[in-house]
Amino acid sequence: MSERPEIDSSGPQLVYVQVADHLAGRIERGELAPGSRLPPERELAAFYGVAYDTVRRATSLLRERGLIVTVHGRGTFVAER
Amino acid sequence: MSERPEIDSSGPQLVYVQVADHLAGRIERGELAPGSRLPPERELAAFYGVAYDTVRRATSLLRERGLIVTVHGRGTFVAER
DNA sequence: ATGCATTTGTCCGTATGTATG
DNA sequence: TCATACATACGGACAAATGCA
Repeated sequence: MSERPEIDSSGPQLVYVQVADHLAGRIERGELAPGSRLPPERELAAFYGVAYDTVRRATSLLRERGLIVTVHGRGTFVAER
Repeated sequence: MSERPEIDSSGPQLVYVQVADHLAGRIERGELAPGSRLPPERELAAFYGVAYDTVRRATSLLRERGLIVTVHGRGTFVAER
């Protein structure tokens, strides 16, 4: 899963933004290839040590940016292109 | 199936703990014999009037306690001994 | 070998209640 | 008062294992 990032819930950066940025970095560096599936949201929550709700906010951001595509019941995928 | 218990979703007791406790009671009283199969999880959900997710949490607890054993595709069974 | 029903497993979608700052 | 964050709870869709005809 790559390195466990430091998520600072006390700092100025919002937690869900930190999670979104970390995932975005992995996508942009190609660590997560286009078309590949991300770990389940609840797994991401456990990995980052944050709540499900927080991961939802993060993936919501990335969806808006067009970086990922989510399919109900299947998973979340790195967008093609 | 025994008596329909009161599940209080507004009280201080978590719903999945209430479900787990009720099932545990039935097992400990011998109403559910060792080796016997429990109703399907989704049936339990309907019986208790709770969500599948909640029954999953409850059975997860009972598995941790060693009270039940679950086999994918077959069912959930009262542990021997 | 194939298909089907049953049952558990996995996942996302949404809502609610509480706590914190 | 409000946004963030967390945990629980409910719902829906899809997938995998098992057993049997």
